[in-house]
Amino acid sequence: MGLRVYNTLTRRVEEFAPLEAGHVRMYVCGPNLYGPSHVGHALSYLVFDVIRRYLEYRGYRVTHIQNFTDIEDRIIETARAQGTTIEALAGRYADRFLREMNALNIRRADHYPRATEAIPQMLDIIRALLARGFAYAVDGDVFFRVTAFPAYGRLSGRSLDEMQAGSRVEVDPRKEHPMDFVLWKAAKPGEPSWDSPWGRGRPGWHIECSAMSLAHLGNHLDIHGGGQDVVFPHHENEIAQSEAYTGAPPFVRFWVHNGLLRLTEGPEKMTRHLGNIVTIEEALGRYHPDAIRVFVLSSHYRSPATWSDASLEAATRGAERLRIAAEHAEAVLRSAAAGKGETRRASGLAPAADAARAAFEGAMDEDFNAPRALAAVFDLATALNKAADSVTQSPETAPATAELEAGSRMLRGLAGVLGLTLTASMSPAQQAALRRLAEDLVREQPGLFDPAHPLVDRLRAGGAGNAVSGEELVAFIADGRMRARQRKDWATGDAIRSRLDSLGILLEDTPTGFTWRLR
RNA sequence: GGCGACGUAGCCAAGUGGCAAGGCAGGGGUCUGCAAAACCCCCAUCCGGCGGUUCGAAUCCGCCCGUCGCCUCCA
Repeated sequence: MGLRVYNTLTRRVEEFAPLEAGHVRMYVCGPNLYGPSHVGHALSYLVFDVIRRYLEYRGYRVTHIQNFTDIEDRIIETARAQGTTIEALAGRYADRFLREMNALNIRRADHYPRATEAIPQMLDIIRALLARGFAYAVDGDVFFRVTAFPAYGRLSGRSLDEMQAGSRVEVDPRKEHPMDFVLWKAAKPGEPSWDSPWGRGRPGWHIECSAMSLAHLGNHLDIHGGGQDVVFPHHENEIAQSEAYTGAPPFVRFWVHNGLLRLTEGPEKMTRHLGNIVTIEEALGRYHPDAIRVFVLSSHYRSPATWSDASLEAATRGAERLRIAAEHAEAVLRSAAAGKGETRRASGLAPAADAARAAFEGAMDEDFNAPRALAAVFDLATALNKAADSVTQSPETAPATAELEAGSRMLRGLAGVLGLTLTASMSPAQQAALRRLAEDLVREQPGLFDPAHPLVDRLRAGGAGNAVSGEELVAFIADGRMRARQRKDWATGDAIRSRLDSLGILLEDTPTGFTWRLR
């Protein structure tokens, strides 16, 4: 059974196969660089990141192109309002965008072409469209003639007649048809502009994506993605321009659109225009990237989702559960107990891991059903926890070491296809606070620590600096705490645990010692 | 007004006509000095409402109620 993908163009789930065997050409609408991106954008990029990761998991080579819109009305307005240039403004937000993509563990596209670097290709397309009667020039503006393109409206499922009836904006009287759209805009005084056969001007709103996708991916893309809100007019216009230009339909074989995100407060979709946004920066300040991802993957990519603290907190707990399962199994593997598992009979973990992989692939094959795939990962986490527990608690059903290892690898592997890191890292602030705590403890309760430990003197002198890792510090402190607990000095032990907890470090006692993790 | 989605447990949410995944929260238990985590058990005779088709419907059809998207820049 192969991969099936919903195609907006046909409104059906279809068998997926790229035009060129083994190679998927994918273009995803990127950011307009006039301001910060919000979590609605993040949702879209996360969705296509997972699609890309799964395609690669299935063995496809993926060429992933994402555009940067760096010339557009609001960029001009914003740059003017801030007293800067469009280059500086767009550059600043492009850098920020890439940093945020990294933080969200979204893999880099192969290339991020910028609109202003594709002006020559745009001019080529516009010239060709004029020559073939698909466009007309008026006073330095160039319009696309929708009546010359019979398939216009097919993607969004509307006819030109319907669209005229519903038209709510005043129509430029120079247009032949109300739905004709601008390919090239004559320059206004003080605006950035480029030379063209029709005078100085700048590109219209839709031409950049046609120019850049055709330039980087050729005349036929396998997948073109974006939010459902850009189906019309943006993608409809892209089809018209591109196919009229190449004369070789289809421009795109699979149109893939994600559902939109809204905020709990006020039911409308999140959009920079309405101002009801949570920026990616704010989201990352509050939630772990894995939590944001679990939230996004918890509902199907074509359904609308609602951003709420309750949902994000639930996702945080879910992401933690997966991370703990992986870390727990790995801790057991590192401990002495696992070594004895070599010859034990099969525990049921291996079949559970196989079942999880099969369920995962079955789900993702069916139009990237990530919620179901995620459910398979959760089931595997449960099986893995059970197996890891049995190593110390009921050895008669414990898995062999190799089996436990394969199980935890499978968990990380499948989670990784969804882009989950299953890691938590200590922030520099946490690390500094941890060092202060260690210094305080060495001074307050020297008896807790082994005087021979190399850290003791350095901490007492306050000179441990940054050379000591957070992991070493936690191990050092936890070791001191263990000494107190061995003396049944529960009060001291609990106090240290609670001080670590307030730094976001959770100590957990186990029959064989302790484990710790970041909250 | 036109076109298109969606309404499933306290919350989020999957569900391809054949006895309702998963996560969070909650209750009980095991483990434990305590805590945490983990594990086990429980938690929708029911899928917005009313009809219809069918041996059988959350899944198909009709009507109604409600919510949202697009029709304008928008992931």
